[in-house]
Amino acid sequence: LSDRQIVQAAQALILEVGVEGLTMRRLSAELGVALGATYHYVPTKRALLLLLARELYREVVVPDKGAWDQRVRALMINLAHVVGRYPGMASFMNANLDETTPVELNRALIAVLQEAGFNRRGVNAVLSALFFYVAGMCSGGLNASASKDLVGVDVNRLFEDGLDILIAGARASLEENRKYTGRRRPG
Amino acid sequence: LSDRQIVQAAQALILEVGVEGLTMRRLSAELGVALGATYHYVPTKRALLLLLARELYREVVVPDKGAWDQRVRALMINLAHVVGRYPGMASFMNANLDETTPVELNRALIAVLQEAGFNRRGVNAVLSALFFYVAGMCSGGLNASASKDLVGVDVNRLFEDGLDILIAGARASLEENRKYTGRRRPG
DNA sequence: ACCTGAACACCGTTCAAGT
DNA sequence: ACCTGAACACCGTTCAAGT
Repeated sequence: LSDRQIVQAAQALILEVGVEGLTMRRLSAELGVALGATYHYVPTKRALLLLLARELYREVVVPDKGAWDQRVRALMINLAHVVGRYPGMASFMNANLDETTPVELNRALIAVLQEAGFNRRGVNAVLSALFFYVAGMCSGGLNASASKDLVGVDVNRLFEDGLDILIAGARASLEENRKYTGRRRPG
Repeated sequence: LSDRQIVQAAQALILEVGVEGLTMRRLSAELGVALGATYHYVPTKRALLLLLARELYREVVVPDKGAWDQRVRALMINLAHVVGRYPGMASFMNANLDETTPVELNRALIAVLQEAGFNRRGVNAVLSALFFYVAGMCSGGLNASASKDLVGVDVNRLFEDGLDILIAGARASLEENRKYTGRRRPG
């Protein structure tokens, strides 16, 4: 029994029954081991989920070519697909943002946005808008059968449309809004 | 013992200990009643939370004056404040979007966006972007002590900045993106 | 060190029994 | 009809006891 086995079994279990259905007992059963054994490797269920989250983020591809908006777009779509595969994971990550922030992805995006011309305030605003949008979409939207007002809508297209609007906003702010670019003037 | 009493007690409890800490037993204790009595009025904990969510949405003020972007902005900020008061509520609503969609607010926003010139695809895109952004922000961001990269940031300003960028994107799409406005051309 | 399995303190939900 | 409280089937977590 090893850390890697536990992570793998937990991932398989989440794919089957979601984070909601993942249970320390079920996980132990899946591993063919007593409950206490699992706790010998993982201090807590929460810690296990945090570990899985970090593992997931490492799967996300960070593009290094193309214009800043295309890079941002590609990264967020990839992120959504990676996280969206595991039902309930986005909800968990969203509710535990403090310990779940993808430091590496963040750094990469910050660099791209700074290079594009955003100041610190702009970077923070665009970043939070992007992450919260993707998090929200993954938690509730991408797997939902779609609400009544959205019947017959392709959820994937909807996701990309929203993302495009968000990025268009970033582009527009870069051109016309001093608050988010260059230096702020006093007063 | 009445429905209203239960809703009120549940709200008070959530303000104190969050949705996570809201328990059918604690709720019954707060009401000074046995566990079974609560279940006589509320079929399930989930149903109770759905009821609370609908109750919350009724508090949101729908502005009826001003430009479309200002109206959208005001409504979403108001929504965030109403929902953000109750810790864990946004997470629940986000994870249960199907039964939790604020039909009235949706209708109001759809009308505003249509009047502004968006077609159905555009309305859906803007709407989902707005709701998911606000949901994400309420679930994870507004109450969080802020992540490492965002230290010293005013969360309220961050929220409004992101919202402004999103709305700027909607404005830009309205002017320059055929996909979201007017009629689509074939091919 | 690694593993077992009983035990503890909780849950949500149900239900016979009382008034 | 309204309410009680025990009971059921689960949780996460702990821990003495075994090897």
